[in-house]
Amino acid sequence: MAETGTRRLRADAEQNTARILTAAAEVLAADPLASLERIGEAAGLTRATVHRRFASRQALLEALTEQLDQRYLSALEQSRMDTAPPRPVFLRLTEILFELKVSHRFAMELMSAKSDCRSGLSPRVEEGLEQVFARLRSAGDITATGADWCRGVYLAVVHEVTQLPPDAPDLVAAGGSRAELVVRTVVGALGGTSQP
Amino acid sequence: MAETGTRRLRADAEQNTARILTAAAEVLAADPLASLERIGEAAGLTRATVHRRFASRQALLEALTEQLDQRYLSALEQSRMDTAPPRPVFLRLTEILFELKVSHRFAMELMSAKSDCRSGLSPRVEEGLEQVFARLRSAGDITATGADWCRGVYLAVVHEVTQLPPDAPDLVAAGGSRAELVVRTVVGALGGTSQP
DNA sequence: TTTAAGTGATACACAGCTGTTGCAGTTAAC
DNA sequence: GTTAACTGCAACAGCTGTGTATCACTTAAA
Repeated sequence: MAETGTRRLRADAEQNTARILTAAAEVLAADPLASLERIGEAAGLTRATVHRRFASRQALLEALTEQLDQRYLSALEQSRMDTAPPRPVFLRLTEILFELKVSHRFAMELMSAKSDCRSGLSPRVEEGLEQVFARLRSAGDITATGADWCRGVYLAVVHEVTQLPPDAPDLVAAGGSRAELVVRTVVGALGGTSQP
Repeated sequence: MAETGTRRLRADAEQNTARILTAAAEVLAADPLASLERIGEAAGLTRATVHRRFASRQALLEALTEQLDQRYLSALEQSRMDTAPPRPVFLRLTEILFELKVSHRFAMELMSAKSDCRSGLSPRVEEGLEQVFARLRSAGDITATGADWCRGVYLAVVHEVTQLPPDAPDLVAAGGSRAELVVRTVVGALGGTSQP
């Protein structure tokens, strides 16, 4: 949403918008209230440049959530929900999320006020997640029925697992795989058995 | 921590500090960045008065967390961990938390930066929680071993359940008891069975 | 190589929150 | 009933972050 009406951006400018988005994701994940100054610094640019690429802080946040949304969607597509059995799909989806190093929490915290849907995710992503849980339920992996509830528990567990140090005993017990720990925990939490 | 070195406060002043703390808990739960102006307004007082009772925003937050800590501790004591079997203890503890209408999340978010322990809770409360989970583990209710992991999942689930509307299907399925849903979910998440 | 686009640096206005002070009016405490 | 404490109101200074504008310099693009 940076600039889509006027002319084409110069190559370096476009590269800088990407830099800013990357830096913003990183910095805001650590501190959701970080100033544009710090974000620009992390991107190796000046605050003025940040303002040139994004009209306002608001605009930057929107672009960031849009990018996040795209990644969620791509993860949902890559996990091939329609063909594979649900639990491996769920695991694969979670693995992709961790590979993308997506830190969602800052979005949840800040976007909830102005976003129309309360999760901070786009309706399409919510819908995709809902399908995953619906398939898990059909397969008997979980018993929980509420879409909001399933999604909320899932995101919360992802967040907790992200906080975990690499040598945490429960993480080691899951073979060192954060995604595996997430799946076990969420499936258990939502009324299934933690054994596959 | 309001004023403990000088003289005794006048009755109305002391009452106002309590009002401020109550209002702060309520307002900050909804918006962790709310200004002292709004907090004072919610307490029916002026911002100046807020500053008279608490030297700084920092001091107010500290007093608030201390109060929160006291309530956690009292809940831990009331749940009689030593005598009763662990799962009812866990349920009772959670019930007390909900009765107290404690909204912990804002503390987690804001205190983590300056607090020495990463959970934002005092060491004594952390220790008490750890004991609860240790007893649950001994009784075979859960299999998870990490104290941080158990506590993190517990607080996250409590937060999620708090967000749930009263008519959420999964809440109804738990008999309408938020505490019951928390216990089922946490026990399941941490490697136990959701059936008592 | 020429040109237009982009950046860095700097300065400025503006808004919101914090913390402090002074004063007049009210209220608890003795 | 008197006194000391407390509050409301208002004003002030200070800080931080945002958003805008200008100018000289650098760089991609034709």
